[in-house]
Amino acid sequence: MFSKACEYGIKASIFIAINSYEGRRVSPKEISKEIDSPQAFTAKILQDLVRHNIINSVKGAYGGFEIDKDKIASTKLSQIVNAIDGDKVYNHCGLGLHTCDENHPCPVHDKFKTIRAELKDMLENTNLEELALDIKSGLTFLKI
Amino acid sequence: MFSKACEYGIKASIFIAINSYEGRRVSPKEISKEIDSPQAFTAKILQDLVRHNIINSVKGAYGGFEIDKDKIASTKLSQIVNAIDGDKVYNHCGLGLHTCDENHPCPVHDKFKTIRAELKDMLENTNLEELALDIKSGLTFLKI
DNA sequence: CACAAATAGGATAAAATTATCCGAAATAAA
DNA sequence: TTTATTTCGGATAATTTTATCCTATTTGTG
Ligand code: FES
Ligand code: FES
Repeated sequence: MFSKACEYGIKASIFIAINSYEGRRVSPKEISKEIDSPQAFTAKILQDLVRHNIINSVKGAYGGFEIDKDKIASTKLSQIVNAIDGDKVYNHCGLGLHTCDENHPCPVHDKFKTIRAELKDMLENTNLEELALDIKSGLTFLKI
Repeated sequence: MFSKACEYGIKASIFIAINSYEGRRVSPKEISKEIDSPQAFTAKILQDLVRHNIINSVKGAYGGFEIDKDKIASTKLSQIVNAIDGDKVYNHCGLGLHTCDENHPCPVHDKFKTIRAELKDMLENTNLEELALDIKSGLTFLKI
């Protein structure tokens, strides 16, 4: 469904959010340990998220990655997915036709678009805050 | 969502179904032309579908690929997807945890499983016959 | 039987994704 | 200002997916 890069990006963002609530910046090393991902690869993805203005980075001693506290609740899953995987999850034809077009539909278009729309809806209506809170309260997990 | 191989496999199966209704066998060359896919790669996928008993192949002169007419309506999309991409569409955790487990859920588990279940349901309740009929009546298309 | 027409299957190649490594640049503290 | 720490960014490598090519095998027909 999502690329590995996107999976790592989502999990990293959640972990950063949790720590930002406590005013703590985190490093790629901590993050990759906590979400069980390759460190250098994760660092690349973090750079990408910084460029897309989803997280902040602070260089130098006592630096690390963080998210503005008041931005956590308004950051949608869709923004992260879009930053890393682009818009293909939303727009790509299920059978790979060049464009998903209502006037030139592939055989699964009608059935597929419903599911794709629900996925889109889900991603656009899920924010980092709720995901972070569930982790904090031990309801959900970031690894294994 | 699906791999290229799976997309090709689905489109090829539909095209084979259409022709099987007319008692015509088709070659990888015809198929790849009709679904706009690389010929040799498509041939590999066809072999895979044969091994999974989804289509039949007949070697030698006047040979080609076909599907038993009375099997078309009972062949589900899920069988094709399962043959080529395996069961990951149904079982894989949205964030890549080793197993999708109700007792050890990832942050998006609850929201994700609903969508995944609908996808599964869609694939299990869509058969080759309906897809082939829509193509025949010009309602849907296999390429561009 | 010999030949032509097809699929089967192994060996490679190309491209995309995932992953690693290392030096440069920035920054805070001593 | 020097040093330690940390992100940034380019180069490279490994793996997986996608794609091609060539030969073997099967099978119907003359
Ligand atoms: S045309 Fe294929 S999903 Fe819309
Ligand atoms: S645990 Fe991630 S989707 Fe179920």
